Amino acid sequence: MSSEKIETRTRILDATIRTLEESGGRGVRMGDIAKETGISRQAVYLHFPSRTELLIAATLYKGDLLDVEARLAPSRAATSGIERLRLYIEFWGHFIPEIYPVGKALMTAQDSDDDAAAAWRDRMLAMRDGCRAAIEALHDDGTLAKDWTKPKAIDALWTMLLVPNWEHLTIECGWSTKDYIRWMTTIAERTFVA
Amino acid sequence: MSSEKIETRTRILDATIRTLEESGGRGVRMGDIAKETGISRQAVYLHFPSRTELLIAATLYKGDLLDVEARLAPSRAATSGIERLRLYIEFWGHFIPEIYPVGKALMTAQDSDDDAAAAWRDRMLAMRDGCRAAIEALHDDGTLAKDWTKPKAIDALWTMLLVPNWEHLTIECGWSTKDYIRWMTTIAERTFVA
DNA sequence: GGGTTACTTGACACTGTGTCAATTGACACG
DNA sequence: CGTGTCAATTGACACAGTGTCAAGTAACCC
Repeated sequence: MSSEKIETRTRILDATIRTLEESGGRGVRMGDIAKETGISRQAVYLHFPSRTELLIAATLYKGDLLDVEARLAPSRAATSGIERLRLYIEFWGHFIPEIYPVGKALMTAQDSDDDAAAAWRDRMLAMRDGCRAAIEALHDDGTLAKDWTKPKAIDALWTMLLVPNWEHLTIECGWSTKDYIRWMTTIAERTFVA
Repeated sequence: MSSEKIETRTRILDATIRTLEESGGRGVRMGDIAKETGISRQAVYLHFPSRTELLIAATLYKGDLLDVEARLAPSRAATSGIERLRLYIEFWGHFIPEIYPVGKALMTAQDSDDDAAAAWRDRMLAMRDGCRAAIEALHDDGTLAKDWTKPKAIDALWTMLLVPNWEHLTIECGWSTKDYIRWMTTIAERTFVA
C-alpha cells in the first residue's frame, strides 16, 4: 500500500517537472499535470493538498535528482577565498538552468501565495549560505576588498546571483551558460576581491 | 464632454496609483480601484479596456508626474563617462522607489498577460538606453575596462539595475536608497571602469 | 421636450483552484 | 468466498476575479 502510494506521488512529481520543463515554467495547471501523469485532476489532490505544495515538493525533488550536495563539493573544497568564489559561481551557473523551469513556477506563485513565497525564500536562503561562505573565505584570506563589510558584501553577492538576473541575461540578452559564468565571475572578482 | 471624460480618466489613474502605493503593488483588483475612485467597477471599463491597459496607463502617467525627463538631465549633461555612469545610477536609485508600487503591479501581471509583459519590457528598454549611453560614454573616454565589449557591458549594467535587484536589496536586505546608490555605483565602477 | 453622454445596477460567462460525495475496481485477509 | 480497505474515478459545486451585456437613470444641451 505504502509503496503504491509513493509510486503515484513520484509519478506526479516526474510529470510535474516534465510539464514545467516543456512549458518553461509558465501556465501549467493542475489539470495539465494530472493529464501528463495519466490520472484524474482530483487524484492529484489525494497526494498534494494544493498546487503550491506540489510545486514546492517538485522543486525539492528536482534538487535531489540533481544531487546539489555533490555538485557543491568542489566549491566547498576550495583552498582560497577567490577559488571558492569562482567555484561557487560555476556551480550556480550550471545549476540554475536545470532548476529554472520548476523554480520559475514557484517564483511566479509567490505573487499570489504566501506559502510559495516562503518556500522560494527558503531556497534562496540556502543559496545565500554559499555566498556567505565565499565572502567569509575571502575575508579570512584578507582578500575581501576593504570597503565592504561582510554583511553588505554577502547581500551584494547574493543579489547578483538571483534568478531574475540569470533569466534576464540568458533569455533576454541571449547569453550562454559559459558567458554567464565568465562575466559573473569577472564582476564578482572585481567587486569583492582586493 | 471631452473634458468631463478626461477628468474621470485622470481620477481613475490617480486612484490606481494611490491604491497601489498603499498596498505595495500587490493584490489590487478592479473593484478596489473603482471604490477608491468613487465610481462603479463597470465605469472603470468605460475608460480602460482591461486591467492590464489600466496598469500600463498608470505606469506611464506616474512617469509623467515624476518628470523623468527633467530628472535625467544631470546624467545627460555629464562631461565624462564615469560621471555619466554615476549620475545615471543616482537618478535610477531615486526613481525606482517612486515608480515601484505601480511598476510592481505591471511586473506581476507579466506572468499571465503578454500585453503587460510587452509594456514592462518597453519600460526596461527605455532604461537600457541610459545604460547604453553610460557605457558608450566610458568607451568614448577610453575608460571602459578593456575586456568588455560594448554590448556585453551594456547587458551587464542593464541587468544590475533591474528592479528585482533593487527590490531584493531594499526589501529583503533592508538597504536604504543611499546604500543602494552607493554600492551599485561601487560595483559598476569596479566592473566597468578601467 | 428630445437626444446625447456618463454612469449605475445587476446578471452572467469564463477560467482555474479546491472541496465533496458517491462509485468502481483491486487486492488482502480471515 | 465474502468483506473491508484503499486508490482512484466521475461529476457536481463553491469561490474569486476579469470582462461583457443590457436596461435604466440623471444631467446637460440644443
